[in-house]
Amino acid sequence: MRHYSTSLPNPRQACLCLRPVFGFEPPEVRERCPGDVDGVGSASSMSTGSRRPPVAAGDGKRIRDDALMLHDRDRAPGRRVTLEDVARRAGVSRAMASLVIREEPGPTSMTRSRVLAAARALGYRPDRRARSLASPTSRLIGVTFGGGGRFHFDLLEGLYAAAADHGYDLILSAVTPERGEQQALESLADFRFDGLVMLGPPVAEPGMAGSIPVAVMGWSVKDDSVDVVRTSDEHGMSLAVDHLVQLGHRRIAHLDGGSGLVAVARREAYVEAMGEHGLGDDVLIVSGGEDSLAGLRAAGKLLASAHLPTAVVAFNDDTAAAAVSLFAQEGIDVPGRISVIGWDDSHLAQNPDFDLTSVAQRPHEMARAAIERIVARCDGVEIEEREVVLEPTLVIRSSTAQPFVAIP
Amino acid sequence: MRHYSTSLPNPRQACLCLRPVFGFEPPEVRERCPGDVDGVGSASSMSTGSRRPPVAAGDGKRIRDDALMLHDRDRAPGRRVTLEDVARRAGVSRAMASLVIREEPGPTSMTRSRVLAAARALGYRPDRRARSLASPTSRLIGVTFGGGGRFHFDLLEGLYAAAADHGYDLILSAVTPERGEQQALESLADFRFDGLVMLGPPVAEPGMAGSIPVAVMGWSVKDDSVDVVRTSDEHGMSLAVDHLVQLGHRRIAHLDGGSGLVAVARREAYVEAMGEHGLGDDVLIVSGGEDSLAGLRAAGKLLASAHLPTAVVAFNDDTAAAAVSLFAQEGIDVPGRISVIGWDDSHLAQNPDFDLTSVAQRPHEMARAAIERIVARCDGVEIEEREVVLEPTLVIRSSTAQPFVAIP
DNA sequence: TTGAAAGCGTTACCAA
DNA sequence: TTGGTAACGCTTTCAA
Repeated sequence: MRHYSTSLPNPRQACLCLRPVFGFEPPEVRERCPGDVDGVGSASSMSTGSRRPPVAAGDGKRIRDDALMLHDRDRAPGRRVTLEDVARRAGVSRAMASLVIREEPGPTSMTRSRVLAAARALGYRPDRRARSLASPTSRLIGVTFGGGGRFHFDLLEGLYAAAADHGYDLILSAVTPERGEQQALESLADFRFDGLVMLGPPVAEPGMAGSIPVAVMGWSVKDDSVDVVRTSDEHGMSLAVDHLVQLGHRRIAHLDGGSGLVAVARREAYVEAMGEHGLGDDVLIVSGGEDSLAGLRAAGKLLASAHLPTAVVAFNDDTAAAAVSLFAQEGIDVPGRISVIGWDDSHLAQNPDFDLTSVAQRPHEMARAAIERIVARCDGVEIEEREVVLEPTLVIRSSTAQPFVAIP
Repeated sequence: MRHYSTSLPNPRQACLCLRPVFGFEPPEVRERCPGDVDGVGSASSMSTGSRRPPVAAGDGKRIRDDALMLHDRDRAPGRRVTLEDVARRAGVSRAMASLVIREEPGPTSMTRSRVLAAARALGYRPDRRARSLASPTSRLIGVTFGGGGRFHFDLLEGLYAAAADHGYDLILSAVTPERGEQQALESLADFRFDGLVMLGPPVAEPGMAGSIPVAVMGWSVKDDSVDVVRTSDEHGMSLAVDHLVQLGHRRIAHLDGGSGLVAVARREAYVEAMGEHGLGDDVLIVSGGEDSLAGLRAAGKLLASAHLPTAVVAFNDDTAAAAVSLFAQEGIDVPGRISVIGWDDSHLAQNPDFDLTSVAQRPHEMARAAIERIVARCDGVEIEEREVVLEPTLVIRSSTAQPFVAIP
C-alpha cells in the first residue's frame, strides 16, 4: 500500500482495460473490469495471495505483489496480458510460448495448439516495445511523411499492408514546416527503426547516410546510398501523349505542376514526348501547380489564350478535374472540344462526373516494392540497383476523344 | 566469436551509425565508425576487461563480452550510446544519470553538469522503448489521423509541440479506407500508449472505453467518456454572418461541406445565425463538399441560379477560394459584386491572390488543449467538463465588403 | 546524495 | 523438443 499509493493515482497504462475491439481483454475476466477498484497492494487483494510463498512482511525487498497475483484468476484488473500469462495458461515455459507466437520451428504441434489456444483465450498481443528491445532487430520501419495529400495517404495504406506481411511495424513521423526532416528522423530514431521510408516532402538530399536501408518514394534522388521507388514519369507522359497523338491530336498542352521535383520531371518528359512525335513546335506549357486551384487558374490562362489546344495533359487529377470543371462552366465540351488527361488515377478520375483518362501509378505496388527492398536489405541481401521504376499504365476513360478541329 | 557469427550478418540496428543529423554518434569516436570491423568478442577487447569480475571461462553462462568492453574507447562501432555509457563517462551510477536526464530532483549540480556534459559529448538520446517499458507510464500518446488535409496536418504539428513540452512522445496511426479505426487502435495499443488523440475521420462513436484518456479533435461526440476539443462552429458562423450583416448584406448563402459531422454542424449554425438576424427567409444553402472541386461545382450552381446572393459563407478556405476563382473567371468581382468568407484561415486565405476573410480556428491552441487534457488525466487530475470549445475569430481581409446591390 | 539491484515483456542462448 | 536464464536499456525502489 505504501509502495503503490503514489505510483497508481489513476488507471493509466497499468489499468488498460479497453473495449473488445482491442481484443486483449480476456473474455473470461472482462466483466470484472468496469467497476473494479484498482486493487494492487490493497488489503482485499492480499486475500488472493494464497499461492504466495511465505515472505516476511516488510523484509526490505520490493515484493512483486502484482506478479505474485498473476494467476489466471488473480490478475490485476485491466493489466495487460503478457507472454508469461499465456505460457502459464498453456502449461509451458515462456520460451516455448515465444517460439509459438513467432511461428518459429521447434515446438510440437501439440504445444503449438495449446499455446495458441491460450493466447486466443486471453486475448494476447505482443508488446512491440519489449519485442523490439529484446531482439537485435527492432522490426520497425520508420516512415516520414508530409502534407502529400491523397496519393501519399494511399502509399501509407500500402506500406502498412506490405510491412505487416513481412512481420514489420510502421512508426510514422510527420514532417511539417515547423518540424523539419531532421527532427522527424531523430524522434523516429529513438525507437531504433531498422529501415526508413521517406514519402515527402521531396528533398534533394535525404538527411541519412547508408548505415540503414532507406527508400525514398515518388521522387528521384542523387544520393546513391538510398533506394528510390517511383513511377516512370517519362513513360507515363509518353503513354499520355501517344494516346492523344493516336487519336489525332497535335496541339497538346501541358498544365504543369509548378516547381516541385516531380513537376519538373513531368514537364521535361512532356517536352521530350512531344519532340518524339515531331511536335516540338506545338509545345505549350501552362504554368500551374499541384492543387485544383492552381489547375483552375492554369485552365483559365489557357482559355484566355488566342488559340485553344485540342488536348491537355495535366499534372495530376486534381488539376485536370479543375480544368474540366472550368471548361464545363464555360460551355466548352470535354472531350468534344478539348480532351483532358489527368495523373494518379485517383478517386477523382474514377468519379463518374469527371471520368478522366488518367495515368495510373499504383501506390500499393510502389509501397510493396519499397518495403520489400528495405526488408531485403535488413536481411543482409545485397541489391545492386538503387532504383525501382514502375511502369505506369494509362486508364482510358471518357475525357479523351478525337479532336474536334481537324488538323491543319 | 562463435556466438556472434550468425547474429550480425549485416549492420542493421546493431550498427546504427547515422549521420550527424541524428546527433547520437559521439564526435570523438565517429571517425572509427566507417571501416571498422565488428570487434565484438575479439581478443583486443579482452585487455580492457579489468573491471570484469573473475568468472571462470566457459562456466556455462553466456558472458556479456560486449557489455564488458563498453568502456569509452572500446564500444562496438556504431553501437548506440546508452545511459550506461553516459554514466561511466561521468563517473556516476546509471541511476544518477537517469535522474539527471529526466531532470528529477536529487543529484547535486556538480553531478548534474558532469552527466549533462557526458551526455552531450556522447550524443546520448534515450531509448523510448526501454524508457516506456521500464516506467509504469509509457509517456506515449497515440494519435489516429485520416486524410484530413492541411488542417489535420496543422493539428499534428501542434500536437507534436505540445506533447514534447509535457515530456510525451506521439505515436501515429493512420486510419485509411482499408485500415479501419479498430486496426489503427490495435497497432497503437501494442505500444502501450497512455492517452489517445483522435483526429479523424470523424466517427459518431469512437471505439474506445473510458479506461484511458481519449480526446477527439474537431468534432463533437456523444460518448461522455471522451474529451472533445473543438472550435465553436456556432460562434464562428455567427461571427461570419454578423460581419456580413453589419456590412449591409441580407442575401447570404452558404456553400456547405456535404454530409460530414462538421459540415452538418456548420450548416445548422448558418441557419440559426440567419434566423437570429431575422433573415430566415433568405437562407440559401448550396450543397457542396470539402475540397476545391466541390466548391467549384457549388459556386457553379450558385451562378446558374436566377438571383445571385451578395455574399457567401463557404465551408472552408478551399471551397471559398474555388468559388472566388470561378467568380473571377466569370468576371464577377469579389468583393465588388459578391463577398466571400472562408473557414480555417489557412495558407490559402492568407495567399495575397485570394486574401480571404476567414474564420480562424487556431489548430496549435486546439492541440495544446487536447494534450493538456490528456496529460492531466494521465496524472490523475479529475476534470469535470468533457468538452473544450475554443472561440474562433474572424480574420477580415479583402474578400468582403459592402454589398453592391442595395437592399430591396 | 549516491549506488546496487530488481523489474518491464520480450528474444535468444544454452544445456538438458 | 523443452525450460532456464541472460540480455535489451531503461526506471524505480531501497539501503547506505
